[in-house]
Parts: sequence; structure tokens; C-alpha cells
Amino acid sequence: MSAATSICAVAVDVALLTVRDQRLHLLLVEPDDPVLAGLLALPGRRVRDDEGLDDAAHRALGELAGLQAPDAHLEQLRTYGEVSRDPRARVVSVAYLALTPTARAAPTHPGAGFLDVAALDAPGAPRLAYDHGRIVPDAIERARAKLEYTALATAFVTEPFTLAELRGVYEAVWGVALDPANFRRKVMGAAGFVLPVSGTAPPGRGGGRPARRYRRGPAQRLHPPMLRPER
Amino acid sequence: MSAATSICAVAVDVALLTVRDQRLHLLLVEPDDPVLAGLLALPGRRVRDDEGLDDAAHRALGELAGLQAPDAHLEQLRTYGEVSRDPRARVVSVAYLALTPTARAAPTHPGAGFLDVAALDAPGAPRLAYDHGRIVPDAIERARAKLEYTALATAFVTEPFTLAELRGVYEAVWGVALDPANFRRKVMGAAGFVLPVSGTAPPGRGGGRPARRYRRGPAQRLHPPMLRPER
DNA sequence: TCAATAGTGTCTTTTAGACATTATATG
DNA sequence: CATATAATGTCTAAAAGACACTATTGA
Repeated sequence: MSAATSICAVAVDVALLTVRDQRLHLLLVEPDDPVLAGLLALPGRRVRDDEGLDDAAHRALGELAGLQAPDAHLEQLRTYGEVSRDPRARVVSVAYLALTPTARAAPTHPGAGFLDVAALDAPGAPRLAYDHGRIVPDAIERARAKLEYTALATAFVTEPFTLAELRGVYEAVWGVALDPANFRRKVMGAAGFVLPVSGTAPPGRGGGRPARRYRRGPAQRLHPPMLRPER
Repeated sequence: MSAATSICAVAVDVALLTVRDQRLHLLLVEPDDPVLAGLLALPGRRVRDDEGLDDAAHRALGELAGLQAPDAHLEQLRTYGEVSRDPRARVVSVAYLALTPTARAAPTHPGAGFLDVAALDAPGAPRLAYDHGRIVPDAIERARAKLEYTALATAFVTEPFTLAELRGVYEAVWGVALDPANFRRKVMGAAGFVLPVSGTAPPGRGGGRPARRYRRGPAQRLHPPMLRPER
């Protein structure tokens, strides 16, 4: 096998999403390369010969954002392999979608931070390095779609959680308001989505009835699904 | 960067599905490597430095199965990168899901052929090389799931097609029987799924009313989705 | 007390599934 | 004619959405 006919670089890029202040946020970092100054990028690393792809994704989060999230939900998004997606060399990148609850998502590295995804479409949005401007919309749409037919929303909250918190996830990711009563009935009607635990969560400053607490159920897929409004 | 810290092989493996005789079939080939004699494998090739991933997938179909399917539906499934998934070397494989209508799927190479996917779970099933025994169930489940909420079923039929042919796709992929009347109403109710064209298809030998013909509509996602029975 | 939020009940509209009926072909 | 398949209509049960009502807290 000659060098001219085999690819010699595999990387991972991680699109980590979380919900902050009732809005969907994306983790971005400043690239190392001074050529890319002024741009932002997804945390990404070359994959080493002795590590798996998922391991490399976790390492990228730790090394570039100072984020230790061993229990974050991590799933492959797609592999981006256009010949000239990286102008310096042929690099095939395995993109990951990561989801974490807000409390566990606190980047410590300078240059790493969360950006409201709504700001990505607004004028004055930061430009993204490489082809990350294509990866990010794919990641957001994947998250939005999987909330419908999988139990993925629970990856955004810490256990135990209330149904209001879970509803807040759906509202932030989809960008819509949902009826609390109907949301409750749909969640409870999806077998194995959430399981009740003892105790209640105290109400906020304005008062209100204490909310029951739940933890993740065994279901991966939701039957019936939680369909987005406005078909 | 030293060779010890960078991966030096990217491959593609293609799981091509089609419907033959009202059943879902998978394309399999005999591996080149004599060490793997007696096993079957998905068609796969190393990715060359000067070709994209999709190009490599098409090339694998052509070179290993004699299958020219430039208009087949091709989408990434997942990238398999376990450190020792290939015992000879570290190879990261981008797995593809391909879907073709029966008429266009005629492998010409010896050793290449279609296998009823039901035979994969039966006793006496052929053993698959590498980790292809893990890729194949992922591919089948992806196809089954995407029939629910995307217009992917039309990738299995040639235009123009009848609703009975489209229903046959759902029945073969899901392995269930569907009510023709209700199926029709759901298909026609999903905006942009299929569009009528002029003319009719002649009935079979036993007679019957001629069926109207349709072509693919512009919709990628189905609203509302075609949910699988037996929730 | 009122305001706020959680949780339940109920009504209406929509949708899914079962299945009868009509239309148009073959033999 | 009988038989087969396409296409439409109808009925019922389930589900979705709107929203009223009750429960339990903070101020």
C-alpha cells in the first residue's frame, strides 16, 4: 500500500449541545492554528492508533474545553470526508453529537464557551473553521429529530428531574411552547420514558405546587413518539 | 506526527438492501483474502486519497459486485472504529446503507449475491467477516426506522410505481401485512410523498382493476409519519 | 388573601384501524 | 359469470389539542 492511495488522518469533531437559560447552546472553542484566528470551531482531535473513536471524542472535550463529561450522551453524527475539507491535508472527520445537562457542562479552558444556537443564524454570527458550519446544522437537526422518537431529552437533565424541566428541554430544543397538561400525558403515555422517584422538588420564588421527581426509564425509543407541533 | 499516533487506513463498507420476491435482501460478497474463505462480507474498499467517501462506496459496489448503481440511494450508516475490529491493521470503516429497486440490482461478479435477511437470523446462517455481523443489523434497523418518518421507501421502487408496489416495500422491510385502503390514505395524506402521473399499470394474470401510477414527491420527511403497527 | 406552578379532568377535533362497497380488469 | 385487485366510503375507537378545574406552595 503506497502513501499515495491511503488516507493518513482520521479526526473527531464534537458538537456538544446543552440547555442554558431555556435556550439551546453549542460548545465552541478557538482553534489552535494561528491561521484560523478569529474563527471558532468544534473541539476536535486526531484519533490515535491506540484509542477508539468514542475515546478520542471524550479526549477532545477534555483537552480543548476542559470538560470532563464521561457520562454525557455521545453518539456519532456523520463522517465528513470531502477531499479538500481541510486545506492542509486529507483529513476524514468523524463528527459526534454530545448532549449534557447544564450543571455538568462548565468549560474551564480559555477560549471555550457556549453560544446560543439562535445566534448562529443571526447577522454578525461567528464564522466557523473548516466545514464546521455544515456539521453544526446537522447536529442541531439530529437532536431536534431524535427528541421526537427517542428518550434522548433525558440526556439534557440531571436525575432526579421534574416534568417541567423535561418540558423545558423540548421547548428549548424545538423553540416552541408546549401545553404542560398535554405534555405530561404524552410523556406518561410513552412506556418506559420516565419512572417516578420519591420526593418532590421545591417550587420557585413565586410559589407553586411542588413537582414530583422522575428518573430515566429503560425505553430507548418512544412509543408513541412525541411529535413536534405544526405539521 | 509519527506513524504511531495516526491512523493510516480508512475504508468503506456498503450494506445494500433491495426487495426481491416480496422479501428484504442484502448484497454480500466473498472476501478476497483467502484467510477469510467460507465467510461472507459486505462489499468494502479502502478510500483513496483523491476520492470522497461516497465515491469510494460506489466504487466498492462496482468493483466487488459488478453493480453499477449511480442513482441508488446512498447514506452513511455509522463509522466503525474499534481498535482491533480488523486483526491485521487499524482500519476505520465508514459503513454505508444503500437502497436500490430490484430491477437495477443485478450483481454480475461471481461470489456476489443477495441473501434474504431473514436467513441471517436462522440457524445455518452464513458467518460474516470482520465486524460486519454488527453492521448488518444496524443497517436493517436503520432502513426499518427511516421508512416511518422519511420518504425512503420510494428508493426501493422504479418510477413510475403503483401504491401496491410501495406497500409491498413496507410489508417486505417491516415483515408485516398492511391494509391496502388505510395504507393508501396515509400515503396520500403525507404531503409531497408521491405525485400522480398519467396512465395506469396493467393488472396481473388473475385480473383486477388497473392501478394508477405515481412518482416520488419532493418531501424528504413524512408529515404525518407512517408508523409501524403494533406499538 | 393572591399569584404561581403542578397535576387532573373533560370536551372537541383529528386520526387510525377494521371493513364494507364500488370500479375495472382477466378468464 | 366468478374472481381478483384498485380505489372509495363509513363506522368506531383511540389519540391530540384546547382549556377548565383542583392541589399545593410562596409572598
